[in-house]
Amino acid sequence: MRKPTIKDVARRSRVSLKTVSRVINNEPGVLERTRARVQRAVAELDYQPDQSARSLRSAKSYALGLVYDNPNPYYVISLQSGVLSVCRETGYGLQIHPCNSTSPRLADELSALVRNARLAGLVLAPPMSERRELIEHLAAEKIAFVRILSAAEDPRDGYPCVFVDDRDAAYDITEHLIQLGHTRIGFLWGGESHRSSPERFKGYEAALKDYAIPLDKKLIVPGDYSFDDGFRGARKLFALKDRPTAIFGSNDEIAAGVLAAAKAGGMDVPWDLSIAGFEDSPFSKQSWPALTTAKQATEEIARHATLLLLASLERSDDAPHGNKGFSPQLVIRDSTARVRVPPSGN
Amino acid sequence: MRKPTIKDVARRSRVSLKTVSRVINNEPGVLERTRARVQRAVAELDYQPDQSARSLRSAKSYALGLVYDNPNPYYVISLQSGVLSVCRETGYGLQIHPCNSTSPRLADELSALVRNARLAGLVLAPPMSERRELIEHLAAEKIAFVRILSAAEDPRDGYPCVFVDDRDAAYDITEHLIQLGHTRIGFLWGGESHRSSPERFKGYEAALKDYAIPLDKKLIVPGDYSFDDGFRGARKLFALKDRPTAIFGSNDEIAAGVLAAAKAGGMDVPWDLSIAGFEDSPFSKQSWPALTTAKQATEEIARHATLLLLASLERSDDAPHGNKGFSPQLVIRDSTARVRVPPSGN
DNA sequence: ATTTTTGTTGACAACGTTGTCATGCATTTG
DNA sequence: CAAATGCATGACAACGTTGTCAACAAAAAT
Repeated sequence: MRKPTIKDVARRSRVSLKTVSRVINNEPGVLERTRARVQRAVAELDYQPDQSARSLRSAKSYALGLVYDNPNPYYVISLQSGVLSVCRETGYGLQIHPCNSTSPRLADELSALVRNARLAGLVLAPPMSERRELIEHLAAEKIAFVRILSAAEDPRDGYPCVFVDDRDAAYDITEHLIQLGHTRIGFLWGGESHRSSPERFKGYEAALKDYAIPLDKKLIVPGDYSFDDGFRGARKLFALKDRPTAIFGSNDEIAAGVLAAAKAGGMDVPWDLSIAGFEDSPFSKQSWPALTTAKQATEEIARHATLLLLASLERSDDAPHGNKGFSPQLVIRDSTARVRVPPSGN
Repeated sequence: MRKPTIKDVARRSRVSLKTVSRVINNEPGVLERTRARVQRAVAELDYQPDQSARSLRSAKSYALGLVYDNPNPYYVISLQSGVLSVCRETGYGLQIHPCNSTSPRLADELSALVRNARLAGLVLAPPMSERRELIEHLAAEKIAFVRILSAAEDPRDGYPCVFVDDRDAAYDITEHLIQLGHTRIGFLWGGESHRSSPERFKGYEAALKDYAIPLDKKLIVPGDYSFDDGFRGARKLFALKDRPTAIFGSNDEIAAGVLAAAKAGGMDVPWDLSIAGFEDSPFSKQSWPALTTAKQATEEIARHATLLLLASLERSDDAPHGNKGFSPQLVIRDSTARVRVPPSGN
């Protein structure tokens, strides 16, 4: 009982190989009667076309690659499940490819991957999606891709992308804190290597400016998107003479670190300190108190990106269509509250 | 500048196609001189064999499938990275396949997946690895697989597996609580669908028995491996007349729920209540206080399982070799402490 | 009635690789 | 010295599919 081939289907439905091929590829020019007969045979034999043979012959392929370099499991899983959901619907396979975004050989690694595993295209998550020379290398090799990137607007650079307006959302978070009466708001940076990091900072900066709150450099701490940097950064801020009454961590993990530092320092959140994160990871719901944050619809974003990639695969005109922007939404939970001691000025 | 093929290599090194094939597959019976000449040509052309053609012709394949149904991103990511690390070393690709373990059509779905994407074999994570009829279906279809399962010892059922002794580790955790003076220890179950759940319960049960502590059914709450069930279960226990002084959640997520419930109820952990989890997810380090738990070396386990699968692929004798057991290790952090009010008896 | 067009189908080669078997040469054996 | 063996290599077919092009019938245009 070996695997049925197109030959078996052809024999059973009394047509040629080619006609079967036409039916399973939904090509036009087959009589409805014939099509139905073939489809019945396909169903009866439980025939499934062989991907290797298919892609060998047609030089097309039926697998996508998902390229990321992100230590955050929640983010990665959401990414995967968004891409996968589209793959399931369209019959594509998915190869995941975590990698090191700082590797100088990344461009070669990716083109080897695509050629070698015959991938139809790549979904590039940040920060790979932000490396200009990588993008151009891929484009030069005629490798199809779509980018997910952090930007306030469509870069209009001719390559397809889905962009997420982190700046806007960071503005909302900062504004939320300001409206609670906070004026000394600490900001903990994410990594240098992700463009989302400066974007979020810009949002923070802009909100302060709009509310005429002077930017105090001592309240701004560099660091990475990690719990430990959140912890350390918070400690640094706590040691200040004039402590912040609120801290905005560039992502939930940083915020979790701040939360831990606050508790270690005997503070009562949110009364002694308001804390906000970014991302809406499950962690933010499950910490105590639950974190105010910005909800990124990562799965939805990944879905859209994948759809976009597939669309660009179909049509060979290379003008990108359907680039789309997303805006994370403010989610107010229990880690932010009205400032307790209003600034002496009021 | 199209992709070089085996033909180009053959032409360049002045040998036949077949000899090149022999070289790239490391087959014996090629003169060292010839081999070197071919290898030089391969390097010069940057030739990479085409996987589609390879697997089409040889019916072998160069991709594995990872099958799981687990809502826990930390676990899944560790699993993936363990399997991937072996794939990288051996040149295999990886297709991930999250699925619904309760689907009745799962067996068909998996065999279709394997045939369709020409997978060389499957790594089955719990709970798929525990479904007897699924295992037998796959074996009957001659699909290679390896199981990761929760069991105290090698099942010796003729199919390859890596087993994790959850019972033993749960014993250790319970013992740790007992040695801190706790005698009323709540137990929150994980899901019905994972065998790890009863295994962990057995460990709890056995430790109580060994220390002659009567098992109080009111302290045992059913539920799933989720934060919400941890939260609800804890509330239920708190409502008891004779409250537990410690709670053992079947995984870290449950324990996180307990922690949240304790804080919501104004308790001070660990002084008012000791809490232990299971898994050593990053969450357990980052919560406040950090959770006492059992560290599962998931990545290492996945690595070993993959290696085992690959080994069983090489040799066709079907006696499984190298089945291996792992034992999670107790990790004591800050969420467990000596009981404050010793039982009246002492 | 004949030619052209349109629509449906099939024969055949090709994709890049590996398995089978044959070839030729050098070495050992009787 | 002839025959048998071993070793390195190559010719060729095959894997399952799709692209190209030709064949044919029916319908439409002349």
